[in-house]
Amino acid sequence: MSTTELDLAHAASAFHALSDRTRLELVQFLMGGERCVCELQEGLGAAQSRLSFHLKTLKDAGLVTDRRDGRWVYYALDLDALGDLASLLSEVRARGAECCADDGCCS
Amino acid sequence: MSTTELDLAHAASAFHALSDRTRLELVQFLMGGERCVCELQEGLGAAQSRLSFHLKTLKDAGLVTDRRDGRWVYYALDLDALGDLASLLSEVRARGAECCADDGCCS
DNA sequence: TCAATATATCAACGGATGTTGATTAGTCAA
DNA sequence: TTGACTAATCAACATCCGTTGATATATTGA
Repeated sequence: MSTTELDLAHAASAFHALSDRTRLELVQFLMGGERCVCELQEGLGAAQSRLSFHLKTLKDAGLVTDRRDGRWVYYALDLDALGDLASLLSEVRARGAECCADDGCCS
Repeated sequence: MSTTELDLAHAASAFHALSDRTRLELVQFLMGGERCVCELQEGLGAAQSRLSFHLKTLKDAGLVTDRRDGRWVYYALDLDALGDLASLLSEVRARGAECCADDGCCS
């Protein structure tokens, strides 16, 4: 599998993780820092198994990390992964813009 | 519907549009500038109705624009939309980082 | 007007995804 | 060790999504 293959598959899975409003709400909550599942559950008013499902999706995509402390599990944003994703989009935009500038490939 | 509701729904639909490898390949092609469907079709080796479906998804999400010229329809990246999405991710990352810094909400 | 070309739309299908309620696993306190 | 608590997993279900092949629409050139 080429690097591009990997990149595309990886990016697609990250974007998929962000393509659901419940998961975006989770990300919003986690912007305020690490939270245990019970706090997220209360904040979102969502059933426990539902939260668990969405947190697993975010975790599998590498966008959040988890850490057990006693009987609680704390989730937090993976800032590097979010940064990488932001960079990817910035680069797509930049390359698209470059192409359409004077002397670019579109002119 | 609140502004946040709109924003989340809008962002979710944009991320959904980017969550499929065929559509990411389309975005890659369009980084090189405006392309007609037939060029994309050849480039990706995908059936026509399949391309049309994915281009519609990207367009509905506001990530690409289309323009008819004669019997061809040209698609191009919407650079503003891509920039907005990149900014959104950057801000999520920045706010998450801010929170975990010295004197942040996590400390 | 007719035929050819480019693209969009549709119907049908299979597979993926999200929700719910129930069960299981892990951890702690009494 | 037992009971309470937190979280993950599972099964069942409905819905959504992507693919394919067929059909419809739009534009052009003959």
